[in-house]
Amino acid sequence: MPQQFWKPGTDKPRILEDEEGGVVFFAPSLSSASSSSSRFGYASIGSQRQRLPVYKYRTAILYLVETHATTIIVGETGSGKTTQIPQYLKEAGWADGGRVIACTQPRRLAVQAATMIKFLTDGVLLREIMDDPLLTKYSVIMVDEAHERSISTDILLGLLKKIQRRRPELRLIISSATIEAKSMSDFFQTSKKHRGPEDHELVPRKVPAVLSVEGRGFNVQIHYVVEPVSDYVQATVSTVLSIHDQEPAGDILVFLTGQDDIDAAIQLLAEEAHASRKISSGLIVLPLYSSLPRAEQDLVFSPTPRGKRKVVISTNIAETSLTLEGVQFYNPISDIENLVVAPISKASARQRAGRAGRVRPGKCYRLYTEEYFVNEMSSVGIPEMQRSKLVSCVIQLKALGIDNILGFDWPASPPPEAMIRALEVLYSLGVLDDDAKLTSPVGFQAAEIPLDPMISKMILSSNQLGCSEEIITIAAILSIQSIWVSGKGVQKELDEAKLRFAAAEGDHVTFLNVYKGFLQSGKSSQWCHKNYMNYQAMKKVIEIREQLRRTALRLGIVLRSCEGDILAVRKAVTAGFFANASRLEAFSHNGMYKTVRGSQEVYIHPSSVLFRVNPKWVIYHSLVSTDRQYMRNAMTIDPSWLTEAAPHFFQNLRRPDPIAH
DNA sequence: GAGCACTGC
Repeated sequence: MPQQFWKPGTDKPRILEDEEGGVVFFAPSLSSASSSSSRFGYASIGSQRQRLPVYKYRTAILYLVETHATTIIVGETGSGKTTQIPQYLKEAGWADGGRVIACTQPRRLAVQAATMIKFLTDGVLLREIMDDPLLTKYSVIMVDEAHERSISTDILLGLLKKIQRRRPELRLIISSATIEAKSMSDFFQTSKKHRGPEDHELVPRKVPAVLSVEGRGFNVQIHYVVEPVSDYVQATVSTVLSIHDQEPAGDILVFLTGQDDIDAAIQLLAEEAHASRKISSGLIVLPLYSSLPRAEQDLVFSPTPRGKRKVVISTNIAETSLTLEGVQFYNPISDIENLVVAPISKASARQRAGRAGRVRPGKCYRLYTEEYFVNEMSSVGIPEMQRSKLVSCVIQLKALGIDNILGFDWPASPPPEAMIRALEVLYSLGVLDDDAKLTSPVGFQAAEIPLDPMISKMILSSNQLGCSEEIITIAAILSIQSIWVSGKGVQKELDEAKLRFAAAEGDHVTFLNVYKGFLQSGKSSQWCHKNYMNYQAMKKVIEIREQLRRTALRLGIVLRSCEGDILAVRKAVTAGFFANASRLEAFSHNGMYKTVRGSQEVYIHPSSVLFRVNPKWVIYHSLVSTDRQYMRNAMTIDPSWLTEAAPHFFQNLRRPDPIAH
């Protein structure tokens, strides 16, 4: 048994047992916090740590972790739980004897490592399960931000529940927002079989404990509009101006759907502020979205000069990915799903409101009615598992030896159709065999590559075709958002820059030209600037490429350049993406294509070098749905390559007839 | 003539 923090005979923290399902709540009291610090000799630890809200729950957390297999910590961000709880566990002995405490996050984080405490992403821990199925080196695993419900988090939760049955000494801490706590608790509570001896004093209780930890957040006053607004960009601008006119100092954070709305709002704000001279000065308006160049993004972090008010108009990037300390007012609208504007969830609205109360009390202006919030908005967002492609998820579970994927104990079951679709894709790629088992070697190799299986297949095929260096470059570029700077204002220049690199074969080959140019420039940021390329993105490409190179070497792929034999490159791309083929409709005047697989109406995306070129046959990397279905990143092919790459796949389709044109 | 955000040995 691990060395224990709480011992019988010492004071128990004040715990209130809940009658329903044994969920435990803790009533915080300052006296218990101060006594615990002196009792265990941590009084000398910097008072900064003690000032964090989570500090007064230290004893309770350690007690619950010791006595429960799973502890669910409920609390909004800002409590200090991410950095502090692993420290408390370490101090209490959970990292003794060579054991390690893990803390996972859905995204990469700033805090990277501490002795015997490992901060990592959910995805990386999943990969570790492949080598060490029971995660034996860990004594405690804390899954942070579990309420975000990314696919990786959900798989991880399902697997951890399984691992726990085999390792009763393993402790889990699930950190979640209030709204998800009940479902997390239910998930870990139901154990279909293997009910251990509950009463044995050395065995932790199976029923999860739920501990509510207050954040450092200040009160945020919520305002709703009385009547629904018809033009939310206009309403946004009016609200910002009236806040500026009537409220005391404090910055404003506005959430809008995307770059278009943000640019429109900024322009309108400038016009209206100018028109009313009284308030034309004093506003610093800044956009914020991911494709914005880094230097411009960083502007939002610069301190607001005295007498000024900063207005940050953002996408949902400001909801989870970064924190703006000075924000006091905020204004939420809508989120995007499948790039269609849709209402956000209540949970998301709360998260956004919380952004206004980080350093002092704030106000939140919701540009929808309270009635709409209460009755129309769903309480939580749909977990990614239930709305996304599952190919990567399926291949990972297969690699972990979990064959009955539909029967897996998920926190949220994925839709069976999506699962079946994923199985079909993997089968057609030759990653799964007739029995839905990973094939050897392709399936096992593809599972080792941390990318979409179609990309993995492309990389594996490049080995035989002798163009692995080129394909790895393409894979790296396809896995980032965009290598170009974001348009608007420089559209013409951007288009011209693209033409300098454009290849008749399409975007994939264009990427190779760009990468070559970047290398020849000595990876110069000035060169990027001159060519309307995003330097940060190119640096990221180099990084990912290096990682893929190492993976490829480990898989025994010979790194070789095809020295300009573009045919080999195109065939390798086809080997991975044959299922994404489409054909230009005969006599189409508007560039309409039909997909080979589903006869779906699609168009080449305007960002593609093949836009308006409209070659007869293309394969695309992905489809994006806005007003039309657009093919992003398209490449010309010879249709005979399709049947060559995947004869069985095209045999079963109704008259794909690729040869006939 | 389009453009929400993440991640992955």
